[in-house]
Amino acid sequence: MGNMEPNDIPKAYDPKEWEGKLYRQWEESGFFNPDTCIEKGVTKAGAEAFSIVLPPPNVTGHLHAGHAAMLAVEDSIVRYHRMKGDRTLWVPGTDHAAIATQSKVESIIRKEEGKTRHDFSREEFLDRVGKFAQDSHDRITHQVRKMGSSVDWSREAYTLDEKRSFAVRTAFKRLYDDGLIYQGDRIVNWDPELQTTVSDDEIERKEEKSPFYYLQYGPFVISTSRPETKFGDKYVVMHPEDARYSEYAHGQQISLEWIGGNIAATVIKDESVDPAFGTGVMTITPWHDAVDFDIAERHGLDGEQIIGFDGKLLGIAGSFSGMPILEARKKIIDLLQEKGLVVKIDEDYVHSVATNSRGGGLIEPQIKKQWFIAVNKEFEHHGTTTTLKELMRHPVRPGGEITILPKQFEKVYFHWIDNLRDWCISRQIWYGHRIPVWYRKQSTDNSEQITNKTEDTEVYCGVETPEGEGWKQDPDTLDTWFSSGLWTFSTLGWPDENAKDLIAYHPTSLLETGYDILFFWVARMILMSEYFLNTQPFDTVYLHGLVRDGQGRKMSKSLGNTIDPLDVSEVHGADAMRLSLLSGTTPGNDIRLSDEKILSMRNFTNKLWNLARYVGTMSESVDHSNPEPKSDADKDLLQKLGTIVAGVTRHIDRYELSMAVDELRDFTWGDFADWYVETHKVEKNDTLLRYAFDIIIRLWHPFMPFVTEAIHQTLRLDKSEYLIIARWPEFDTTKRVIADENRFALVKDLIIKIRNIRAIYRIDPAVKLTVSARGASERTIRDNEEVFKRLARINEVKSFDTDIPTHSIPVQSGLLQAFLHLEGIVDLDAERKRLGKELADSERYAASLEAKLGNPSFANRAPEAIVTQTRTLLDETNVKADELRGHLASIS
RNA sequence: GCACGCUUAGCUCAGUUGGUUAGAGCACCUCGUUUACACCGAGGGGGUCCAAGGUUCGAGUCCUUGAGCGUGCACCA
Repeated sequence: MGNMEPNDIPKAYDPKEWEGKLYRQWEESGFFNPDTCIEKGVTKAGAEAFSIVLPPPNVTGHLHAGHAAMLAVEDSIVRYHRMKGDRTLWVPGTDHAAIATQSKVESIIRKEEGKTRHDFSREEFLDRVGKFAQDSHDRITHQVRKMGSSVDWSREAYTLDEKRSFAVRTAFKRLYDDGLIYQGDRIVNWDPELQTTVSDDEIERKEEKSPFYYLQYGPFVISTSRPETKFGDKYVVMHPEDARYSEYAHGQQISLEWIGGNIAATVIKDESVDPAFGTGVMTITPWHDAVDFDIAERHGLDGEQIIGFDGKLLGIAGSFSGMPILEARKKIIDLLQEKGLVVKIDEDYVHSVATNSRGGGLIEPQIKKQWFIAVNKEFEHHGTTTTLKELMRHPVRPGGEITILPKQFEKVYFHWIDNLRDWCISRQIWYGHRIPVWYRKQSTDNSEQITNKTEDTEVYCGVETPEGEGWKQDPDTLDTWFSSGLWTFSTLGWPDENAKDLIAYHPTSLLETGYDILFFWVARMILMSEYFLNTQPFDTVYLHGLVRDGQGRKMSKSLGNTIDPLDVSEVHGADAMRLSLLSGTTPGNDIRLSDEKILSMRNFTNKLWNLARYVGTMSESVDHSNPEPKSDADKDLLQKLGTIVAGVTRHIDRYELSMAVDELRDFTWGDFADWYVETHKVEKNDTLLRYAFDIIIRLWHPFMPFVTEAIHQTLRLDKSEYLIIARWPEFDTTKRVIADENRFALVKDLIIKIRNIRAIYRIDPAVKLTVSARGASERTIRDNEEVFKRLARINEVKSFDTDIPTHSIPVQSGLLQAFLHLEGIVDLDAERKRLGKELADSERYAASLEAKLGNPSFANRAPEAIVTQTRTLLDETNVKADELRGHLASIS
């Protein structure tokens, strides 16, 4: 009698019935919080710590499949460590994503109300953004819960909340006081649409075809795709070694006719000019081009602003002033053509233009006074002289404190650092951390442009608003990555260096994020942590790939191929969604997600559920803590169980989640469901059945928390209140049995071969067959007789001595041999053919092994174990071939 | 241009430090309602591991070159 009636448990697992309820129970239990785990004795106070900070999703909308992948990986690892008994903390949070969020709200306001942010006061506008962010936050945290993430909500953080703001101001002030933050007029990426600077990393280059003009510039021909920037060009640059221009000397003045009339141009020789490009001569526009800016700096040249911050030409353009650049471009060419200065126009020129990847427009390089972090400046740091670049490089070096998975991203990381320029951290948007710098004019002049400070401007940088009259705060806000960079420790109580969490959980154990933000975020966290805490922010960086559709395309709204993790979870369950994102994926490689894959994982969820139904209804509720192996099948299962526990544990420890999941799935579906459950139907070892399933459920829990917890609440195989705090299986090696001579494997193989023969000869499943066996083979079969009969559909096992039964065909599995009685059923010709093919295969294989062994250099150089193995293999193959020959002879 | 990665069954991918006759899921073919599951079970077909060289007793795995694809960075006067 089972302990449950079949009707107690529904046939199909229904995630909707369970998921919401289970998550609520987990959350209310408090076990996501390591303090509760310690209090209730689930975790020892002195246990090893394992901590992750959740890469905070942007409050720009909702979670997509990439977030779901991140949550699946992190939650699996976190649940594993919690079950293992580690003090496990996973800190959740969201990111204000300054530019992205503000531009989103601006576009909504533009669309719905036809207004711009300048129709509001700063406070009114921030209020609107704040409301939007709050809505997004609520939606996102809801989604994080839906995915089953076991984050500690009591420690939730927001990059723009009061604690994080305090950390940001403290960090800014320290860098400022140490001279590593400076304000300077440098060339920056200006987005005229969003009216703000953006960092180099936020630029996305797009290929574009546009006319390329060759213009007569005195004795030279120069080329440009941007004639509208050429008004002020008065320096003409060429390579110093270029023989074509050796008659011109560096510094030489040349009088020539240009857009606005006659000008005096100065010749500059600089090695950055590529003689092979165009005519090898160019003019420079230092105000609107980063390379030109560098040349101008090298030679002490001046530059003039041609294009205003609104994207229109300035006074220097004379009659063109006030025109948007694209309109001006055409008219300037008309004028140059009238003057006869256009040499030729290449209409098919392809070059790349810079755009703001955060939803803005075409980037216009501009010289602007901005705040920068000096990455190449030397400073004293804990007794050594170093630079911020060096601090970023150091922990990632070979043998360093940080391991990046996959390893090849370390090279990409170093390459990025090598090319890094000073980091522009100020933005002209409103949503974000206001720069903690205040200005006060000594004189009475209260100019508009207070940031353009003169000698009599007093500057104050501090964590709090300064005392006294007349202070005005810098209107700019900080790059969102500045606050994100502090994330591993600002969430743990920093700048209080004695904060309990900071001491207990920093450096964090793992940072799991997409490879696309290695530079934006990972590098900056390393910088900040090394600088402020003199330690790495995390030990391991696990970079997951981009989630793509079944054909490998990026998911996008316009393609209509997005898969919403919430929709999938709603229909097929969060477990199926999670498993789809874990299986078949490796760090650094993109993840393909398709409906077929999700369905197959949904099927597996149901398989697990039905195993639970079987265990629940077909076995006695017994104390299964000490299972006794009674049969060959039992021993086989125990052995495999030991292997799978060790394997899954090892794979998770190495962050090989896909391997853990795939191997566990093969074991569960194949070894346990297809074989052990079938043998249990005749052997009925309830203790072992329940023991094994208990372990299987715990092994699955990190990956499929909902269905396993549902099964736990249904069957209660483990004594824990919730599976989340059940002990991670550690296979007791004393229970580990080495199955005798692999007997069950042979029986299994024999069964498969009999089934194969049945299929080949189309034997009706209703017809049961008879087999004969003798000697050791008979003993093995008799020991497994009931299982054998059931699974191979045999009605009788007969013994014989010398004479092989007539009308029978041999079935062979290693040394295990049986004769299948097939009187009147089998076409002997076909059987001869089948056996002949099998014999040919064996002979071919034996020959190749013999050749190998006959090769003296193999015998001499290969390790002994390999040679022995090969010899054994040859012997076995020869025995098999002999048997086959005998069988063939017997039916000839 | 520089760097990195990928190329294994029709499709999507595993394949750990080189070592049994290369695996899985999906798809495909045949059979099937046996007391967990048709979101199932049983059986099967299908691969010169991109190409050419090389190292080695032994290469899907290591080296060189090439091809195709992808990504990052730089340049684009």
